[in-house]
Amino acid sequence: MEDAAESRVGKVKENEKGKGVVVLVMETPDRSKNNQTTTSTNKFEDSPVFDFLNSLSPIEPVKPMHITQTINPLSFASIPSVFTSPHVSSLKRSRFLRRHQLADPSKPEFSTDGGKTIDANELILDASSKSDKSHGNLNPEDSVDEAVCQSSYEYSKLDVELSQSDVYDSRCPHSSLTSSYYLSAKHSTEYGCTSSTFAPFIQEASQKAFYATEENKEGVDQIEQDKEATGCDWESFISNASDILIFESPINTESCKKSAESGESFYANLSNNVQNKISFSAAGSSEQVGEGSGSGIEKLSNQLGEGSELKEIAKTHEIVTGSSTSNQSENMDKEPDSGLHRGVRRRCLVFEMAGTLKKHLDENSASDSYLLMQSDGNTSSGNGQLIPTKDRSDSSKSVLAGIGLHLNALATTPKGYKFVAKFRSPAPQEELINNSSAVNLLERETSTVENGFPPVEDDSQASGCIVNEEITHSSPKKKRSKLEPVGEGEACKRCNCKKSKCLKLYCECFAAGVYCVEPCSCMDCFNKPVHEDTVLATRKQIESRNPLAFAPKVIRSSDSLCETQSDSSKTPASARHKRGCNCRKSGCLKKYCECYQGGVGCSINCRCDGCKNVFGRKDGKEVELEEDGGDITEKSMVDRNSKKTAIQNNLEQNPDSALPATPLQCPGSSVQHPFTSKNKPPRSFPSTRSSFGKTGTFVSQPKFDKHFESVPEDEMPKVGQEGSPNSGIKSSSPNSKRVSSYHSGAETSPELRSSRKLILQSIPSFPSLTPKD
DNA sequence: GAGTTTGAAACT
DNA sequence: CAGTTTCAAACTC
Repeated sequence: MEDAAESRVGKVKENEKGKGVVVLVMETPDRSKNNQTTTSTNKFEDSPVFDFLNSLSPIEPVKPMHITQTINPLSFASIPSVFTSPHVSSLKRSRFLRRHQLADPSKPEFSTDGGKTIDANELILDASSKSDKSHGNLNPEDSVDEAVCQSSYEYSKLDVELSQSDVYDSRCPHSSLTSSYYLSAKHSTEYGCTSSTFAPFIQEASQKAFYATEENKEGVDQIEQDKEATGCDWESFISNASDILIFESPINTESCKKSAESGESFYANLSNNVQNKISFSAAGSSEQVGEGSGSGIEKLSNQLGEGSELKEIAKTHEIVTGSSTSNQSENMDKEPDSGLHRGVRRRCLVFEMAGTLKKHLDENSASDSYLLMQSDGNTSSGNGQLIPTKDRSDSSKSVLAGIGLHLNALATTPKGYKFVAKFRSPAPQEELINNSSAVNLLERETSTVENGFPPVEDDSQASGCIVNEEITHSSPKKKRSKLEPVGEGEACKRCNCKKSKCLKLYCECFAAGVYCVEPCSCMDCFNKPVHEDTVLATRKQIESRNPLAFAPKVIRSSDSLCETQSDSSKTPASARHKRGCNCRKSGCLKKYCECYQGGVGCSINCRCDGCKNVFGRKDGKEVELEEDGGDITEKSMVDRNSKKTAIQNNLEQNPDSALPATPLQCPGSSVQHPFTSKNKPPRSFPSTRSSFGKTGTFVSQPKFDKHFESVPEDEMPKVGQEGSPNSGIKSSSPNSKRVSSYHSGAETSPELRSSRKLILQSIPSFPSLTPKD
């Protein structure tokens, strides 16, 4: 361990300039808060490097501004921003997944991976905030070429391995996160792994760190404890990971390492900044690093040949910084490799692209989007997912569609992620992809809100849609996934619209922020990429009427956050339908009832008659359904019983749907309900597994199912919770409809307060978090 | 698969 | 804001 640490330091020194970045990441400023970082950092502190860093830039607390900018609601036309948070969570997970994406050169910067995406956002922020301090921090000089090459090469492999990362999870849940964090910061650089590769880890790590700091004040301590408890040493884990990377990377030269470091550090910084989790503080320094890295990256990219992901990164960076170069985009086009990765990314890319492009690069975006599309290649066309990507030309336009998806995705991702860990063997990538896509989307969303595609309710949706295709490629599962209906939906809800042209909320696809795809049986459908403009315009229109129109219908309150971990015991009961239902005949016991469908209890917002919602009656008692837990009021008890019954019924009807297993639990995630967003249990699930969905495009569902089945409540990602956009919603909703009032008022408070926080929290759900036992 | 029921969305 | 209409999903047969 120590040796490794030293070596790290040594490297850092070597890289002093750009490398500093890495250090920064690790070091995060706020020691008081982040014990973790602090502890880990201590080693470094003594090192000259540390001093160097300090000298570089004044360490200032990172301002929320960054985040704000990125996610800033203001930027978003409507509430969506609020919702983004949940996505974020998804992002975390996605990061792991991202690796694949990274691999794809085709993807344009952001689109590529969640990690990158995030990075891009961050970059943007940084760029804006910083003046230009050190472009040259990174030393492009260092055999960038090699680094680049490696990076590209590695990525492909990394993807695979990363997918395997599940292993980590299995080993030590918490530790994995932390470990990843460290890796990203420290090891990654040393090993010379590409920044992109680590980015995901870094992000997650940062997230974890965040959690640790925020929730677990004892961050580091916990980690160590975890280590002990699980017997897993995160450091070792890291080292292992690094090893893997090393293996993978055929070319490990120091030079490469250096270059890689710069890149990595860059990403790391970004991720950190974005999330804020790590209170970096030294915004300036980090920024500098970022810039430096970016510049370095660009150079590298130039040097590099085609297919290097670095290029992509560089692009993103440029875009952010505004130094964009058309050339890069061109290069991107050339990039041939990693067909697989591309496939995976596709959708995500599109979304991301759209988002990022819109905001940051119009120019580049065109090219980028183009690339993305290509990457998707075949699939893209069919899938259609979400976002209308316009093409290159209008990347900006295309944009956002994805947002809705993102949101949805977020919710799902976590689950998916987990699932992967458990099941991973077969098609880890797929899941990863899903997650990543979701994450990316989220990230993008925050930034892109404009698009208008608001977050989707279902987690499933987003993730599902996006992912599917890829999945299919990768493994049999994929196939299944495709076949399967998508379960969730996000991907495709398989609407049957006949008169609405799929441009109204009646259309589930449209409502979910996704494009209609093959599986859909709609007529005269305008909800397709081809009609992107129309779709976006319509969305705006609808949003103007009701900003929350595309927001998740089910909101989770802060409580739900259970997540954080350990407390699985608490169950979130707080999830509620944002507007409440108006059921009169169904007794809120059928899917006609949105509350029921969402797996949440009715609330005061509901105007239902004869409410018998098993998840909680509007009358009262909130019933915290939580099965787990705890306190159950009389009512709740009653509900429970009824609930069980209901669940059973559902099962009968929809055997496939796992709902029953965890109906309440996390109905939440923002969205997730037992039934999956739409779950259409009957529809999707059943078919999902066995046969397949028409389109085959979406995969996500299956995963979910599994997730539900396999994952215990505790484990369930709480992501959804964070989703609770409600809070935001409430305030925002101009219509003043009942919308989220309910929740927001009562439960939300904490979450709402800081979107950031929410996001972070949500993210965590990683498998790792849950101790394996 | 067709028809009915239901409640959200949209409209007035 | 309330009432009505439209719409498509959910459900039933």
